[in-house]
Amino acid sequence: MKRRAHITLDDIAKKVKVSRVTVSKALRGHPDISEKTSKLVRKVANDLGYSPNFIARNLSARRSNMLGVVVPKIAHFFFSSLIEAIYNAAFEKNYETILTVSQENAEREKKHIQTLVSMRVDGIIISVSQETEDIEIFKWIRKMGIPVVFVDRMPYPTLEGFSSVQVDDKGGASQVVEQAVKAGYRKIAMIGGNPRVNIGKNRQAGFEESLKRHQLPVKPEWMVHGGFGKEDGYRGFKQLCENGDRPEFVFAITYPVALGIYEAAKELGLRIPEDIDIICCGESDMISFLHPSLSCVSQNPQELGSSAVRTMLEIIEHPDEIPERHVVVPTQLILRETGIGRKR
Amino acid sequence: MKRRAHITLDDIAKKVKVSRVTVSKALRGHPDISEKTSKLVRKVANDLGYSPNFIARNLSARRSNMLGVVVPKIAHFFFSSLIEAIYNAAFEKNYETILTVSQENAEREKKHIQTLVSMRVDGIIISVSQETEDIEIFKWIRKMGIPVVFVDRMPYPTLEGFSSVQVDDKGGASQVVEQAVKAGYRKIAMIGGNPRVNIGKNRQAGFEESLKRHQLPVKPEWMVHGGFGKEDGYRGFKQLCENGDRPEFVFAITYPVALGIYEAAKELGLRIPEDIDIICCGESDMISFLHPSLSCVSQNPQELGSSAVRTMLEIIEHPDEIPERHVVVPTQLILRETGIGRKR
DNA sequence: TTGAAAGCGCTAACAA
DNA sequence: TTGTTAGCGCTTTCAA
Repeated sequence: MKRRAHITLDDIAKKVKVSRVTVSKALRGHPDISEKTSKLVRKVANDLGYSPNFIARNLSARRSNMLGVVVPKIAHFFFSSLIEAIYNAAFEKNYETILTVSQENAEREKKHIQTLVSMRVDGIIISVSQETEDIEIFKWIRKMGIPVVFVDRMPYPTLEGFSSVQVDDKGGASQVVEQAVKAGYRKIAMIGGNPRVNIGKNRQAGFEESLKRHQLPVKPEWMVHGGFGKEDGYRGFKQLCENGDRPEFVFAITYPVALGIYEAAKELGLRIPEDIDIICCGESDMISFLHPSLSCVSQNPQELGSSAVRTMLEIIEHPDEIPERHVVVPTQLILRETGIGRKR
Repeated sequence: MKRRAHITLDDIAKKVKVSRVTVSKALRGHPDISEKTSKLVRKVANDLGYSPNFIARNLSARRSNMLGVVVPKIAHFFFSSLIEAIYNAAFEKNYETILTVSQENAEREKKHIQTLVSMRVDGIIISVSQETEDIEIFKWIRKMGIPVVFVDRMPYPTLEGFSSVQVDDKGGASQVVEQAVKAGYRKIAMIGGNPRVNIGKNRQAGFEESLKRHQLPVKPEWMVHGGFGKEDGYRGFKQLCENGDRPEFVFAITYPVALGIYEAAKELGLRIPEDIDIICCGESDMISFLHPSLSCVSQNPQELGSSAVRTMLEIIEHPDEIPERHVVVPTQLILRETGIGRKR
């Protein structure tokens, strides 16, 4: 005879000589049950090494207390900080976080979303991949009755009726240009990501608006598109330097892009900040150890993460009151050794 | 009347005019069902927007296809790489990964483990927190019939009967000392973490053995203990310098510890590598951007992660054949601008 | 090749 | 305060 691997409510019930329901209630602290019975039940449960079966509980209760999360990458300071913040905020509210990673791949992202829906998570927090174009999947999630909150990256064009928590990218980009102008530069370029993704689009918009405000040229050669990775920065900067007219200052759309620029500049024998100055979007634990230490616009991933969870829980708890919610988290310019102007 | 939120097998069955069982089998590609029925069922399921309920499936099948993971931190290159590798390996084998983060807190770690057991994951891969001392919880997991694989960090003294996938820390530390000796140093120190955790213990052992082999002094003042973080490196290095006799070379037990040393050295006006040379354990995407770029012993987190998953799946699939398994992944010395000796 | 019956472990509604 | 009844949605026998 095979012994059952796990202790169940029935095992406890038999021992205490009450019904399964009484045990269930006692263990969950339901006010129905008398102090005396409760105590006894808890004691026996403990002695038996009982571990509640969440699978069964979830099936019966039709809620999982799980939040699904989809991010494009993990090994990247911004995302790992964001994830950590989400985990902490969810943990505090007694939610389990189910993390999935799309690896910037739309196909995989879709598959992960389907899995999360199949797991019947109570909500999905998602930061879309660079590739994501198909919008149908998000509408499908909603049709399945699961709330969605986009964090940081969301598909463009904007989806009507979906909540979001975003960085004030436009404001951040403006801050960079303002600083560059203040530092005395007039030839200002941007190595930017994909303008189809919202962060690309917004940072570019803030960049261009600010330049215009200062009546500075918005040269198309100084507006390099690409991805958000180190290679993209490397390639973008080399491309920028191939044209004869090299800018004095470059705004890197992300921190990895800035790393790529550092690398390319080193190879080309250009000194930072003397030959080419730079500020980027995105903080990192390492950024102050660069040589020269890199100034940046911080995106506040902690605040983004906790805000995303807060928003999600409000939607879950008030399903018909709050149909849509948008939060914008402000950025902060952090000056180090770059972007502060040359000594002339 | 409240409409049911999700389509179920019954809904499909009704539409196709077969039984629920037939639908279940058809959808899972069971050979019982005829091609014709299968096709029809799949079509209807698709039209209806059916999403299988994993909760119900898991409850019934008594396996979850989920792997639980417990790590101490996320926002740290080693762990984020390790996690990414685990996710990728598990995804390939059709397993979902449930990640939890202990934040180096034993209490929280224990709670996460209980949650994972309650979720009835098929196995738990764990890298223990710095604080972890209580061994009972791991025995309990096993008693619950869930296999455990320790990755990188495991509790010390070693647990009998538990599988592990570890870095060859001792060999790595030896590599560092060998290199330091080769570079001409004889006054060699170590800023090391907690020797109660296996990585601390093993790296220290490799360090000391190597020194002895070269008949170099193992001075207790040159053997600073502490944690594994940046602050610990900072504090440790300052402490090291307070004594009159400053070493020529310091082995940093982790990459963050090295960062702390860089910071402290900068404050103290000491140049690296001229005044104090350094090599650390642990790679990072950023390490080559330090000034000077930091040599290190890489721990190969990708290989560690995929190896942990491989080991776990072998145990899951052969529950009685393989009681225990130990994998050691070799390290690799990567030389950059430090640890290569001074020009004299 | 198909389906009826039984059950996974738990909870909600309603009675007692 | 406690227990009975009836599922949650699925899978696994085993019989038709």
